Amino acid sequence: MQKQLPKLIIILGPTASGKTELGIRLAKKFDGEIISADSRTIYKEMDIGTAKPRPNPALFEKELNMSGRVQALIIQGIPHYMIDIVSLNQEFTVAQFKQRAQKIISDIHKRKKIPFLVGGTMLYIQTLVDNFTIPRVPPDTKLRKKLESIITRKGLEHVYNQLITLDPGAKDFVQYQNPRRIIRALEVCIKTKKPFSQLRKKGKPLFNTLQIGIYTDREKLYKRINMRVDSMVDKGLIQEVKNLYQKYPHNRVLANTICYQEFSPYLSRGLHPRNDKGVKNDTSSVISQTPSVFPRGERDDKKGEREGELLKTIEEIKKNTRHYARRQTTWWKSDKRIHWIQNYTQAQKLVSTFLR
RNA sequence: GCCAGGGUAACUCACCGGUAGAGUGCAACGCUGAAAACGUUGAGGUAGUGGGUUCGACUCCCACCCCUGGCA
Repeated sequence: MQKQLPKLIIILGPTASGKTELGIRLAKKFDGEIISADSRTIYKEMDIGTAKPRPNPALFEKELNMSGRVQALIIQGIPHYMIDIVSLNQEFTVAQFKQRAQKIISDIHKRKKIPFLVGGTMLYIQTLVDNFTIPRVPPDTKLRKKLESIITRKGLEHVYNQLITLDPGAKDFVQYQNPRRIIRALEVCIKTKKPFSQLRKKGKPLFNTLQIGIYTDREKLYKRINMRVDSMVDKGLIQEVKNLYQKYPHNRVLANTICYQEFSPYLSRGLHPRNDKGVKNDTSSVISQTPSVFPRGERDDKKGEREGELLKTIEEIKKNTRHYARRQTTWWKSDKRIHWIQNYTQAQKLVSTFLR
């Protein structure tokens, strides 16, 4: 009975593989609208470093409101959802993503358009494809901190054993060395008084999905990644990063996002030339006093030194992006449902047969 | 040419008379309210070359080759 389910087309692929472009092209061709599945372009403030698609002001594109509630960006004439929806100081989770995306998709269906889910955040995509029934336990910061402190006092093993006592089934998917997974699993067990392993289920499929993966060989992809990072710097990445550290000191998302996290030591070192050990925690307050990335009037040797630092930081970004791309590939490798394509024509054929 | 230091895994280096380690890199893998997050695993070296001492040398000695710095 799969055929009676509403259709959802998914465009996925490693970072810098050309998802955005392909998505827009297909959406134009098939009268579609785009839902972004990207855990970082969700945030309003991060633009350059996330390679976020932007409306073109020259074309007078702008935001529009759908049914008074759901917001979309119009980019090249195509509505894009789930971009710029929260601010860096707000919390956002997979569960929220799933809920909102489902609503948007059904709204698109109502208007007889084709929804295209485009993105690279593996969990966000899979949660919709496999209809994960995520246990209804929102993150409890207090509890998490408490568990963290128990870990530092009594060791990981202690907490892990506690989890296995409450939920022996957790052994199958929680590694004993992984504090974050242990904490989450315990959180669910404690709050629901049920084993996490039994709540963590897949529901019946919500959609009839076509998953299209963009295949790029590793070497080419790495080249593209390197080039894209360089072009981000040209577009003003450093200024963007600096502004954000100023506005949101000690922000968790910034500290965990490629292109932003790597600058922390670089920026703090800038103000304390005598202190080689960039103190990560002090970055924010320090940066607020930094007039610019390359203050004028610095002696040439010092300036050269800082340029060296910058180059190192950029290399670090490229490296982390490559690793990320690799993890993405690993995640999707075993999923036989994904159709891997190498060009637009192949994708277009897949879509038209699917929609027939 | 002379003096000094050095040549060990792809890179940076550690060890040192009993046939080699680390970090980084590279590769593989896991994941259900932080996921660009958070974790796990693996493959790589006939120790510059040749000789000597020794039961035994990457480790000590000699020669040669190469690199770095200083002096000419």
